[in-house]
Amino acid sequence: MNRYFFKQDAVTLAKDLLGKMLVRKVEGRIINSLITETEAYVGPEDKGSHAYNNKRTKRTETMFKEGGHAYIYLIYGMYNCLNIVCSEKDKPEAVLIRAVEPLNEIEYIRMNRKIKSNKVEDLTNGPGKLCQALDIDTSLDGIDLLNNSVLYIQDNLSNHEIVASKRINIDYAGEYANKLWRFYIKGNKFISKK
DNA sequence: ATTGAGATTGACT
DNA sequence: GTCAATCTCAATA
Repeated sequence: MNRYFFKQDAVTLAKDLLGKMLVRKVEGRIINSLITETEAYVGPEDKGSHAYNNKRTKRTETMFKEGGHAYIYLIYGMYNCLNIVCSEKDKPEAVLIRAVEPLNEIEYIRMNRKIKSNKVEDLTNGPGKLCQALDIDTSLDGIDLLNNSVLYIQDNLSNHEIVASKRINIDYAGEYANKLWRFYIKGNKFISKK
């Protein structure tokens, strides 16, 4: 992918990222997965966003980077979430990756996840789950997806229908809690919630 | 210095 | 359906 792709607005990019390949290299392995579910956080006016009102903190500073960087943060003290920063520098927009469909290295992923369920979709159908599965944590926060070899996005041909729905777990966001800014691939098993 | 809550998850009743 | 786990950081004092 090129820089222009990531400089789109968050809602457009959230839809365009569906079906794209997320590549993670770790411990000599190359793990390929398809992005199946995303959420858009659109900017300073979005009460659901960490950067609401242009709030700049040590954590949110990454959201103000130019499109194409990774914004990774720790939530609830135990899970990491992966976002793709988009738009221009100093415009805090990002797309949260909520679910992926792993294509290889399933046993490595299963080992990382340490869960009882043997349903393959339980391995990566949630933002915290996929970070644990792919060994993604805050040490990768702020990296440029266009200029490193351990985490990046590859173009991929995909025929799919997109479903739009309300974002998850942002009840505090007032009228922004009802925006249809969550997108997923219709019919895919790797979805966090129906 | 202390407190509170979070873009979640898995285990449990 | 309920709920605790666990930690960073912002808001308050």
